[in-house]
Amino acid sequence: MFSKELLKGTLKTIILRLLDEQGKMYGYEISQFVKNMTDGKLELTEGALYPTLHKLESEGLLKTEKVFIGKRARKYYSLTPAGNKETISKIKEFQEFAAAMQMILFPKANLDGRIK
Amino acid sequence: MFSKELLKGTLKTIILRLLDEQGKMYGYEISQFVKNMTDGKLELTEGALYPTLHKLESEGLLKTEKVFIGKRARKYYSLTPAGNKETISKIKEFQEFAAAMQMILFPKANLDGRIK
DNA sequence: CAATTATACCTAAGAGTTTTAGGTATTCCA
DNA sequence: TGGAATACCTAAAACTCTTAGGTATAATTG
Repeated sequence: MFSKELLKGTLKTIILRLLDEQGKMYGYEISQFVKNMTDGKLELTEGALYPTLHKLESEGLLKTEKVFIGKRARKYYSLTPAGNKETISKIKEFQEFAAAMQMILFPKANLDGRIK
Repeated sequence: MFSKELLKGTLKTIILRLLDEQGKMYGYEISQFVKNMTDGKLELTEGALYPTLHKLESEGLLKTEKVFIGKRARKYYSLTPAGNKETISKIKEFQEFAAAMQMILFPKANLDGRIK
């Protein structure tokens, strides 16, 4: 797995986008989903994930719903209308960032029309 | 300009790649270069840039050469052989990261073959 | 069936990177 | 001549994430 430094700043974007796609998810599910989807290349640590979920909720971007599976609680998160808006803006932001990085890292590719 | 959160972790990669491309550059030049190349979307703050240059030098990835323009000093940085290696690895790392992010943010694009 | 693994939540201290907010000095230009 | 641009630098604070715990239930496996 590559250095996690790069992950910084993308956690919120990832969470918002996944909830946008999947409708609702719980914390543990999100962490497993990302791990599986990227073949273990990208792992969200719980120490970062849970506090971020709480923060997004307190900011009004997420709402929660508690579900019990037997005696074990799951906390499902889903987007609020404000969360929907924020998702769009975060994704756009990431796209612009990625484009800027490509411009810096591969300047020639942007001149002669080569893809990648 | 977009939030700088995303920039975290990419500073070293940017510096190494620019020196790889341009041969040698000085700190102020790097900051202006990035700003111009990205139409101001991406700005490296000096408070982050200079300490990072010093760190890369102390790690043996960069070497310096002082040049005086009149009485004003410029400190040119360039890659050492170790810096060359590190550049390759950092770029690869970023590419993998960007690919993983695309997979998460745009899963359908990766299934039906659409580009972007 | 006891022990390990997986599920599922959480927090606090510390590490690491960047921003903010300064500082110094030279050169150019209006 | 005074402000903007050039060119370097640092220290404190802010912010995000990792590390390293903690609790508890359910499933698996030897």
